[in-house]
Amino acid sequence: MAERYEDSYLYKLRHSAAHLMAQAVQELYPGAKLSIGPPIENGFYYDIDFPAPLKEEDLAKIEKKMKELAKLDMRILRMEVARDDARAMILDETIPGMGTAVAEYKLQLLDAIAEDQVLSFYDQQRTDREGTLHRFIDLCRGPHVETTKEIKFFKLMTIAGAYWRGNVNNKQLTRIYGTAFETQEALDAHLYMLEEAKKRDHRLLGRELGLFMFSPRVGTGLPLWLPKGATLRQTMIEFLQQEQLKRGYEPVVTPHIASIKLYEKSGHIINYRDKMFPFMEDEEKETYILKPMNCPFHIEIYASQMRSYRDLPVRYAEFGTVHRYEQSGEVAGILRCRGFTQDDAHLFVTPDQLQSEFIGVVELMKAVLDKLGLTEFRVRVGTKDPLSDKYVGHDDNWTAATNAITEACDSIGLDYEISPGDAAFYGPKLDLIIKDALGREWQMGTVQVDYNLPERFDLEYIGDDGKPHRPVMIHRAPFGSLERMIGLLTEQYSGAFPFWLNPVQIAILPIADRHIQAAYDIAEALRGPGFKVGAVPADCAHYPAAALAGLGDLRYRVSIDDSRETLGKKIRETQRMKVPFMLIVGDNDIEAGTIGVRSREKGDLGAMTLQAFAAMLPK
RNA sequence: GCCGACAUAGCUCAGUGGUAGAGCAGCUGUUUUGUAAACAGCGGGUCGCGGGUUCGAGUCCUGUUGUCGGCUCCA
Repeated sequence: MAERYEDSYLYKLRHSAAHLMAQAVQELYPGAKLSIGPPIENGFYYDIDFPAPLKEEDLAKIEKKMKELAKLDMRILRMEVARDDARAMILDETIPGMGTAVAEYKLQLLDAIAEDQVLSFYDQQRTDREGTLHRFIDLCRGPHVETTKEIKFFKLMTIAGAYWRGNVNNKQLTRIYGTAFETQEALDAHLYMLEEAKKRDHRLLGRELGLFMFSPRVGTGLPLWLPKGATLRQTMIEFLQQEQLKRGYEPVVTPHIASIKLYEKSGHIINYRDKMFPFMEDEEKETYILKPMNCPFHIEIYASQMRSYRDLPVRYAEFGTVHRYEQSGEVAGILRCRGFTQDDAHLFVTPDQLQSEFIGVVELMKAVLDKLGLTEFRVRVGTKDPLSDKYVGHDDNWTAATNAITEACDSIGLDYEISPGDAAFYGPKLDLIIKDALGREWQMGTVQVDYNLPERFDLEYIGDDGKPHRPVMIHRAPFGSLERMIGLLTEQYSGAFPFWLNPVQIAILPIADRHIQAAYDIAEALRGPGFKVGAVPADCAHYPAAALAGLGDLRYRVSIDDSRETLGKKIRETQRMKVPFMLIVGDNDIEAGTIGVRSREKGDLGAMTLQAFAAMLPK
């Protein structure tokens, strides 16, 4: 069994590197107040309250100081102390880096440690050749490496603001991120990996592959979808629509704006206002809202007529475009934008149907993940934070909804973790979390159980007892949003989308101008009528009709490279665009009724007939 | 929104106070090509935007917008 990272030498090394950095900071910036400095997945950080703002160029200076200190070969000693002694030590003016002036955060940390916990400090010190004492003591659980001499291969990465204890209302401290490794090779490999990850960034690939763009004239976080990106979207939409039709969903379409009355009723105005675009007013002073969610519209449709228990479950699906005014610092390409399209649906079910419908939704999500080839994800069940008042609805409903989710997961054997505070304001939810190229986690698909909106809108169905009952709602989006899912898929595949999804599936490469007509003949056979035909030179031979026979009605997405370039150049460009298959057409092929096939992954596959090629294409 | 960084041609970047450059892309011409970049020529920039310092600003200062890395928040 693999050693846990938390138990590894590397973890200790990084923790000690964080201490070493703190010591360097203390010596360089007297008055800097330390707070916390843990190891993290790929390194470490330390949050520090600096007396003056820190610039990124200061990192080199701190790094240099760290190297000097490391060489002093300070032994790192653990000492366990009583609470009163700990307080005294933190306030001890005679110890470098301690004393009342800089004790603010350490005292708070001390107070937060439970009474029965052992309190420990780590102490490292040495007097250098000039007779100067270098000493650093930090309240810390440990463990650490034995001596600072072990800390050799490290790098300070970046500087960031971080709120004390993660609370926006607290002071923002300066966080320095760094990383450390056991060898120079491992450090170099890590830095190289980061460079490689940047090449998979969906923003870079999105531009190179012509999927989407942004324009400052359009606005922050508002993507423009280019033909290839839009084609990719439509392919995904068509796939999911088919899956949903099989499962009894019905399409609905709703507007982009609505009267504020709708959102007052839903609770969004109170609970979601800071995420909404500025309101609009018409001449009669009616206020309109640009919709941040689709649910209230679907609720109105449900409520528009009497519902019998025999009509339920009702499943309304819409690829609904919503707009949310994300803070400027948090928009990130199409992974986090201000206008995006959810693959949304709302299920109105009887309490008895909740469990099976929930399971049905989770199974749909699994089918979607499978089709998209996504295997690395975790499942989070977001529940109510008992300390927060941002939620609507009764506790009884919250408990019932949360139980429905966990029981459904248990019954189909889905591993999940509970995450208090990650619920929607109207109910608990199950989220799929996936990492991007840079290792950041994103919430993708989601399923949410909701007793509260049906209550707010007084939704009903007539039961078999002839009396009105309250339905339960399930909000669900298997992709989450098209934008985020496409951004993530772009990074997962480095832009080399699987055949069924790639906006261009087959590129036809005529070798010389006189082969262009044959290329169009082949394109039409593979793609069907309607292909946009460019200029064709005179005296251009057709592809032999016999070689096109028997292909059937094919509907592949095909492009032709009729540029006046060499074949090598065309191949290079097509490969760069990550097209799964290239068909090369020249004199030999027109003569023999073949095509030269080249695959994105396997290279040159040699000459074959179109029929043979069509037979080898993925389903 | 907050902390930090960046912004020069369509793209990637060079240019450390003294006449704005390269490669790729584009256009034109020649070449008509068999599995990852043919050759030559040409065009292209209010150096993100506004103020300031200076004899002189892409370069220094300042404000602002956009983007990037974090924090907080989320699909």
